[in-house]
Amino acid sequence: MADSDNFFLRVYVVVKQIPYGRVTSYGAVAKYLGAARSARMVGWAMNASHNMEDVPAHRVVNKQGLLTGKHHFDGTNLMQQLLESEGVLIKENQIQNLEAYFWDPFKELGTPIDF
DNA sequence: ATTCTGACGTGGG
DNA sequence: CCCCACGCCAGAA
Repeated sequence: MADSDNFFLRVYVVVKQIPYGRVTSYGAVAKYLGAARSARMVGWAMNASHNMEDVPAHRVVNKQGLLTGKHHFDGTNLMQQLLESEGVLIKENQIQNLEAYFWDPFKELGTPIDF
C-alpha cells in the first residue's frame, strides 16, 4: 500500500466520525488532515470509498452546503433522500441552515485521530 | 510523457 | 450577481 492510501484512510476515519444528522465539508476534512489545499482529494477519496459502507459520503458536501456529489450516488436524489431521512432540510440541492448541521472536525473532535 | 478533468476552496475583477 | 484563475493531486485517455 502506498502513502496515498494512507491519506484516503485518514479521510475515511474522519468521515466515519460524522454523527447521524450532521454534515461537514470537503475542505474542513482536508484541513483537518493537514491538506487544506487538497479538498479535491477528499472528494476523490469519497469516490474510492464507494466500496466502504462505513463511510457516509452523503454527509460530506461542499462548503456552500451544496450537494455537488449527488450525481455520483445511485439514482439522482439518493444523497438528498439520505440526508433528509436524517432530518437535514434540503432545498434545490442545497442544505438549509447549514451551520446548524455543520460538523467541524476541529471543533467536535478537537484532537488528532487515534491511528 | 502530456493533457484534461474533477464529489473543492479561495481570491480577484 | 457572474466569470476567471490558481493551487492541489489522483486517474483516465
